[in-house]
Amino acid sequence: MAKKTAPTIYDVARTAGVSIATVSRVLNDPQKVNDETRSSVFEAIRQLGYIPKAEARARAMQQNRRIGVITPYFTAPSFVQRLRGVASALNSTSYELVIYTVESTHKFYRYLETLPINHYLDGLIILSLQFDDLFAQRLLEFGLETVLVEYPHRVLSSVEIDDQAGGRMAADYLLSKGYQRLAFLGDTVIPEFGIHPITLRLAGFRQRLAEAGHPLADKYVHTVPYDVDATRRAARAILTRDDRPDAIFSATDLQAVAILKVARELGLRVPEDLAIMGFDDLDISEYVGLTTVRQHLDESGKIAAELLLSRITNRDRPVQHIQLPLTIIERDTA
Amino acid sequence: MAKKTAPTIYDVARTAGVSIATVSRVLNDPQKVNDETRSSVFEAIRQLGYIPKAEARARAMQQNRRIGVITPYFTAPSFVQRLRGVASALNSTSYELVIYTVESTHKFYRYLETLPINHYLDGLIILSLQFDDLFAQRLLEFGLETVLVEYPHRVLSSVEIDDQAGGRMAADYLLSKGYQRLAFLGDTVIPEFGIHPITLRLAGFRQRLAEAGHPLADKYVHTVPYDVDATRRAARAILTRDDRPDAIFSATDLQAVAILKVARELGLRVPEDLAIMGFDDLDISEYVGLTTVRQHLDESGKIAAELLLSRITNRDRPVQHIQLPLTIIERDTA
DNA sequence: CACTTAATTGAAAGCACTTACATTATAAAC
DNA sequence: GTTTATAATGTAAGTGCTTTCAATTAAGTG
Repeated sequence: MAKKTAPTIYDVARTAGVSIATVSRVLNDPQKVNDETRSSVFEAIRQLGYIPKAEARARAMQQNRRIGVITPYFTAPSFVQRLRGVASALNSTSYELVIYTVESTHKFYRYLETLPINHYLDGLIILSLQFDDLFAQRLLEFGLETVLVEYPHRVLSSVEIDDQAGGRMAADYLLSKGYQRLAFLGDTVIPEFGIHPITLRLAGFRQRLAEAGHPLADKYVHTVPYDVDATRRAARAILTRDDRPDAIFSATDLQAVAILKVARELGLRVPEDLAIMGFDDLDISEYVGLTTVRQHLDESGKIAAELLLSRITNRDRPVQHIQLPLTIIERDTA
Repeated sequence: MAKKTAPTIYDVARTAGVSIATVSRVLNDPQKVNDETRSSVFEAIRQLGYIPKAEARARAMQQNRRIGVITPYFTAPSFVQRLRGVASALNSTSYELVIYTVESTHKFYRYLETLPINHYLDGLIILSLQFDDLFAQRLLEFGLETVLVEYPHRVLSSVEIDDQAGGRMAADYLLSKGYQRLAFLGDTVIPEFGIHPITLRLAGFRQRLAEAGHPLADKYVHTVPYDVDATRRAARAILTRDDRPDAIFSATDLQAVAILKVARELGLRVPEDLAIMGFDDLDISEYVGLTTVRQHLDESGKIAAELLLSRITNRDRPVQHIQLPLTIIERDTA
């Protein structure tokens, strides 16, 4: 009762009548100790008001068992699916997942500055954000293992896809199905911090069409803001023109779904009157039967996490740049 | 360039040609050591980029505040939207977001046991998971501020909705639109750890129909597993019967979308031949134009986080049970 | 009933430092 | 020149915790 100093794990062990090892186990992996013992330890902890000392713990722990993910403010399903992949890879391990959402360059840079120094992450995954060389250098210097997704950098490991190839695949597919008047729809917003793969998808699409002797007419290239309403309005405009396209490649599944809805409202048969093709293969896409270019988002997150873990446990694994394959998923809309 | 391991005080001692005690003294009480020695130690420190690791970690842990979210293995969009709400509330603060995904009771209980004691977290949000009274007690005892979402408990704050009322609202709405043969579709899986609001939604739906003199026939109540294929197969079976319903209330938007697709494939006009109504109001629902009962998922996460923060900063705020309103969102399918 | 196998547990060896104590060298005092 | 403070440093014993490993016991298994 008259204890001046804060109770330690030893005190807990003594009053519970077990060894400190057991107390430690109760604190970190309760299932490893017998029910009875556990509850008596809990009782002792409660009785003494024991609080483990962070510093000692940090010292004894070789690792932090925490990995962080920096992601643009996650509103888009594609980020969510990537995160899901990361979470699933971490699930079988004892790593915690810390999420840093970024909604401004300022905040992103602040993370990039402090995280490597803080030393309380074992690894970092950065989703779809691009940054200065300087920061890459810093991450390296301070030894914070990092894996990039969707934005490659020489000195850091990354998981990416070939957006341009994806555009080409879409073109090939639509051409092979015999469509004549192909259109493209993508979003405009290039956030100050994010990256914009849409441009690349368009480039690939355009290139292949040109090669096939079906150059993409400028009037068939549409860029509109990402939101539902804008997309719908644009779709309506496109689809009510006299020379409306007979196939639309949307740089994003979400927008493709919006287009699909408008097409239905206009009484167009899909894919007979209008083919619609997306990019990503989100969860929804399966539900609505969208034909799309799959980039396997879940997988990208999972692989990024696995790559990271392997580098953490084995520091001299080489930096890798993994290129994920794209697949055409043929469903009902094209 | 890349360090194998972070340098320790031993490394510094070795390269400076002194004992670790001296290095420690330089760090803690510099005037106790000779000028020359001191500067050579400093030199070694700079050269190795030495950072007292454990201490740094402990310090960082102390000043970085973090709140944790325990969520069932997040595959369902509804959890994601809730998380998004939490993240957005935390965004303006300096709190970090740590995510604990749960895919077994075992793991869940482990979190519940250790988190309150370890003092890593400043606050905890538990999404759609139910647990023993004992754990609630423990959370309380150890002073880990907690907010529950979708599973109320007397002693802990919570954010919830009235699922039964939601079922009633759906019934009222469909009846008011003049539909006659109403059906219900929900999922079966009651995971060992999760909770199952679907049952309540059905209860409310059934109750109101009975009250209105249109009792829900058993043959119109369908429970099928959550996945697309099973839902589709069920929908196809239901919609090809002679006495097919003219309206379906799906306990979940995701399943509603699947039903919608099947209806279209069968050439049914929606909502003329078949009305479809969902529950949740996911992002997708807007894209496909689904009429639904909105429970404002993002908002629930946001409110939970705000509630938590207010309790953290002001411990004597009372425990609150916030009931979120439900709204019918009328779109195109009913 | 002997023989694996699995579940519990404690002893003890770290972890990265701090600090009391001992040792050595140096300079001042006699 | 011996003695004695004094400063500078190293040795080694903690610090509070985690984790490996081996010992003990319980529970099947044929």
